Amino acid sequence: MITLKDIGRIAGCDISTASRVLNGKPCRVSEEMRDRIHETARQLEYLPNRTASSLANGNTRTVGVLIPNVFDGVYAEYLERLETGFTAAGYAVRPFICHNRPEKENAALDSLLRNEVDAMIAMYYSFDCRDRYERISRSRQPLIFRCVNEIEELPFDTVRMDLTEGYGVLASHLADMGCKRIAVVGGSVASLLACGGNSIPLGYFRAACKARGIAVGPECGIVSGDGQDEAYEAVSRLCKGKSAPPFDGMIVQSTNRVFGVCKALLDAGFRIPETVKAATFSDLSVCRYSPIPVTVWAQPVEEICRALTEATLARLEHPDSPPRKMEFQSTLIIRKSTNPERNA
Amino acid sequence: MITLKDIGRIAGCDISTASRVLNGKPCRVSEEMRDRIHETARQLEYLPNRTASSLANGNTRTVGVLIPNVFDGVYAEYLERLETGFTAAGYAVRPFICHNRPEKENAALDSLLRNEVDAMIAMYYSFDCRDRYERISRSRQPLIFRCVNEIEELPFDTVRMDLTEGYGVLASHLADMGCKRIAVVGGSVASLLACGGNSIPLGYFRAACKARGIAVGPECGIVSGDGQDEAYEAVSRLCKGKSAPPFDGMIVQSTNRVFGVCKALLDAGFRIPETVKAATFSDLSVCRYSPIPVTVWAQPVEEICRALTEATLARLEHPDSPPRKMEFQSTLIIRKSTNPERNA
DNA sequence: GTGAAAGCGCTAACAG
DNA sequence: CTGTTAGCGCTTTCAC
Repeated sequence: MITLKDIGRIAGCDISTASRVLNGKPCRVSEEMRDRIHETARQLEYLPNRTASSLANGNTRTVGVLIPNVFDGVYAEYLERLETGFTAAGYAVRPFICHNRPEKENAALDSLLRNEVDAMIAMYYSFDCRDRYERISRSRQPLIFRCVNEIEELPFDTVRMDLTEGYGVLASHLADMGCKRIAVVGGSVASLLACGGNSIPLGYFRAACKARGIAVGPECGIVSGDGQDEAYEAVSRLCKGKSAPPFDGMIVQSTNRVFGVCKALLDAGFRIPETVKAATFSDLSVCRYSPIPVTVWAQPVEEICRALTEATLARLEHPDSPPRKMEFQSTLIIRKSTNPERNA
Repeated sequence: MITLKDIGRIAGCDISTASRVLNGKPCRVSEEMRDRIHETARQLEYLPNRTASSLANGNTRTVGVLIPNVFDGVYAEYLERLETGFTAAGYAVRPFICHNRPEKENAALDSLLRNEVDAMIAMYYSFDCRDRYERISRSRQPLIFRCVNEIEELPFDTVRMDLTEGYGVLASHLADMGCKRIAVVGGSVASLLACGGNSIPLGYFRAACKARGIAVGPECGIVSGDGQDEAYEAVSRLCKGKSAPPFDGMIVQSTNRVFGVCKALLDAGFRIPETVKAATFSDLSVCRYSPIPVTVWAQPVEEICRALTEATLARLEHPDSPPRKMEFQSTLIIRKSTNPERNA
């Protein structure tokens, strides 16, 4: 490995001079010296050791993105957009894929605490990691939240979106389209429903159903793992041997499950949208381009990313400004999977 | 930030003792000392600064993954599987999303050269970055290639897969299913075809077509950007005003385009698979669960990831062992998009 | 203009 | 058993 020492030795100057020149520091160095340094750096193919510079100057010009997975297309999209935005601002992005596992989330947060990244954007968070979040809030390091519920009292910048409201909007829409029995397919939300529990999204769901006179019971929660295969299995099991579908409206928690759900219904001999209707969250391109395009509660990914990027950069610039709270609205995009009249 | 100095001061010992204890170094330290150190570390919520340890001991326990994007589901899958494998082995994974941009690829490779990661797995590479690859080969740092063509003379561990052969296999399959005019929709491959050029995948494609008596001309290359929207546009443009499809077989370069292609055909009034058949690469779950399941040339992602992980760990352990060359076979999975008799 | 020197936080060889 | 010391490669004052 070529170090500053090498280039100093060869160019015939001190390493501090070499450092100054190569970092373009505003100081008066003779033309010849400067050229000589640049030249030998070029010849030796010198690459500064970032670990060492990070240690010396206490920053990394890297922002972390804490994300549950990239297998769900919407997170892939978030990640790529953030990448683009931060690259433009001279920051690298370092994804931390946490798979909903608290120990990984903790590890990611530790990276911030250890100054491995200058800031962290949390695209989700779990309650189990509260300690770390509080600690980060005490340490006053830049943490920016994308959140779906009110993030309680933590003094972070937050970009809030109305995902949970979507359960109400989609339920109302399905009811408007004539559905009488609506199920929720997914993980956490569905399993709370199945066991008679409550939560913010379920509150919206139940209120919407109640307003339209639709009964909601634990059987409306269809629990499945995150993936088309698991969703297919879960719904197939439910349809087995039935001549009519057990539900005529399905709210599916993620794009990662919606095609499994639809295929299970089709394979069971039911028709979408005539007999059963299905809707989901996040407007991924597959939802638009599937042979049966899917109705979605669409979060404005691009704007959210802009807000996240901007908030992060602002926080980095002004560590002591008061926390910003931003909100974003989703839109209902109606497609064929819930409306026979749509061609798309 | 709490440092070793703090814990040494409070526990009443030298920082080196604290370092030894906290790293579980095999050395004889008195029980009380050890306990005191652990205790104060716990109380102060000490987190070692990884930048500093990396600098001091010259490794990061991190492996980089150079990847074109995560928006294409197959790369998302690669990334998540590698994540899992390396986490189990005690290594962190750091994705470098390069968007097919040489400057980003160079930056990723520089991270290896600068020892920001202990090893790098290149999921693809571009010719423009040859310099860096040669330099890495000289520096003898661990770089593992996943490649689709013979990687020339560079002495790296390689995991080769037969993606290019897929163009031949899919063409033969489409011909067997009765196709007479086969198009290739995509980026590089399609545009070379469109301008009459040649390449390894095109070689396979042309040979297969020739063997079945199918004519191939520049019009068979349908160029589109990476995404369903672009693919939809490109194919729609081609179909506009036509009562019969211009092609009866489509080989689509990526899952990221195949739904756009299919929807364009459907919207133009053509039927899949009756009038036009379509096939692609990578067996993503959306291909299985789309209302019209898609025929694919399926790379064995799981095995490849296992091989990549293992090769990387082996290389890290034995930096001087001779380079390993591994090969993996894909399989043709025939589904409804090319075969009317399939239900899936 | 340029060099000497201290220091970022941690590790590891060497003493004692 | 534990402390002293010398780095890792770079940045940044402060002198000359």
